[in-house]
Amino acid sequence: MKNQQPIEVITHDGEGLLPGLAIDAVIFGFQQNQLKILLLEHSNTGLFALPGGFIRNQENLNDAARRVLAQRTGLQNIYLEQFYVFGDCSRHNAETLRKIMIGKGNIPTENHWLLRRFVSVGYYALIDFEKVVPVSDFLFDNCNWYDLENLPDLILDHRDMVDKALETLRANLDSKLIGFNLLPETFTMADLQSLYETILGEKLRRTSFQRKILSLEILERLDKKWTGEAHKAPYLYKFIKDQL
Amino acid sequence: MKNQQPIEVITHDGEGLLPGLAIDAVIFGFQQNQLKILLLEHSNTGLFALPGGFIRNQENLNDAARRVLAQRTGLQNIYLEQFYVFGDCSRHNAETLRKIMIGKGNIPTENHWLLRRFVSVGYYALIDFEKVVPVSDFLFDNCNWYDLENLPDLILDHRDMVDKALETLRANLDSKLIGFNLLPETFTMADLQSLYETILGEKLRRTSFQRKILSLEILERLDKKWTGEAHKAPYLYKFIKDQL
DNA sequence: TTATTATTGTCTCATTTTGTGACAATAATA
DNA sequence: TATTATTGTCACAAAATGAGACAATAATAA
Repeated sequence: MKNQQPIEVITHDGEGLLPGLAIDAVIFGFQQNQLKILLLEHSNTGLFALPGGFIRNQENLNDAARRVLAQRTGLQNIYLEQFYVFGDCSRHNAETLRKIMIGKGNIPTENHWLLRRFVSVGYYALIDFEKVVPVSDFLFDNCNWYDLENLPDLILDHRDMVDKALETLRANLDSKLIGFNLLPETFTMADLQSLYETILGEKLRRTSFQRKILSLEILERLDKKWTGEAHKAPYLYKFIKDQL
Repeated sequence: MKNQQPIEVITHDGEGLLPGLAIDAVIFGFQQNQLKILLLEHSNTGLFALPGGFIRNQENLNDAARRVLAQRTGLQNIYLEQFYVFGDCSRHNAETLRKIMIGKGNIPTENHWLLRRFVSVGYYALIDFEKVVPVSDFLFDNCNWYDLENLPDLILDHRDMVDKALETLRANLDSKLIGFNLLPETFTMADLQSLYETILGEKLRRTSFQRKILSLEILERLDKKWTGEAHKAPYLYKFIKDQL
């Protein structure tokens, strides 16, 4: 865990923050051929939610998203992008927020600012799983990785957020070449293919995939990877960043 | 002009609206092989802006965008999509807003709600140019079409919004087959090709384009179009909507 | 009427890209 | 030293795309 920053405790009355506007982040990781996302389990409630936060009065929206991301992952300079704004009235559910606050030991007033309607800007982030130790906070909210294929029920419209984020990731995978953000510095062609297959939800042909990726000329071939397994050792590759 | 709705005059103090959150719309039309967008010229200021509005307390965000669109075009059931949220602090410029309000005959108080920072959700719309008569409002703001290639200076970050909307339109043109929304009910293959060329900013090969579009099997061929010109008459086509 | 001109719809063939399998080159194990 | 599993690359087939040819018009000019 690097650059950990203190997690704010919400005890104020919303002053210093933009009212009615929030950020929620779908943070993707990839491990053992599975997509994972970071979820927060709010203390004493059993309620699962996406990591989120609010925007400070003097803060750029995108910076606020980076701040939320850094709080939960300890990482800076992460691939992060808006994907949708969730603004239906039906996403407003004061009761859920009340439970969460009570779980943290706060008794909200009837008209507490957190219980009002929020519009939330959805961001998705792609990170190297190995670099992150999820950061839980003072109030013992648990922040952990969950298999995308096996998520618990999420509060409000957070499940819609996850689905829409994945849809956006799929649509952008080829055109923006963002998949590499989910892998370590070096990886084998098989790693990359497995990542693509998992995100796209379909099998790809090994030779075509290899030919296509290599033809993009965005990879640098490094040494071979000695796995100790009984077959030819694959090359390791590195993404050439300055191609973007 | 159909279904015209009254344009609201902003005389209230922001009550009934979500604070700090706005909508701006990049409304595209296509005429004479040129992309056009709808701009508002605020009365007595010479300031040009994208049509925009605010979200009511009990209104879905996307519905608010539809309402703004209907106000300016008189049209319902239009292709409309979010493309980005503009949330930098630097987009805040009280002086510009003050000028606009003064132009309408209002002297804003020092701390008027309209002079505060706003985060704005950008939407882009694609409409059939021929169906629209832009709606100017009570205060004589002029709403008119402008050539995308020849826009006047726009207030705040509205020029960035236009650029980003066009970028999104380009990226979605092939994958979402949305171009047809910019054409009338019936059109020739040359019309469609011209539209694609204008949006993408590059010439396309006639025969390849025709082959590709026809192979999608999303067009119904109708009668020929008798233009009175000295050459073979082209077929008219209609988009088969239920393909999407 | 007949040639001329411009544009359209379609076809053909060349070129490029992609699908599919073959195969030699390993790296460990039996 | 043979066996097994996987890798990197090649070869060929199939599909998609580029590029031009050409006949079929719809008006106009001769």
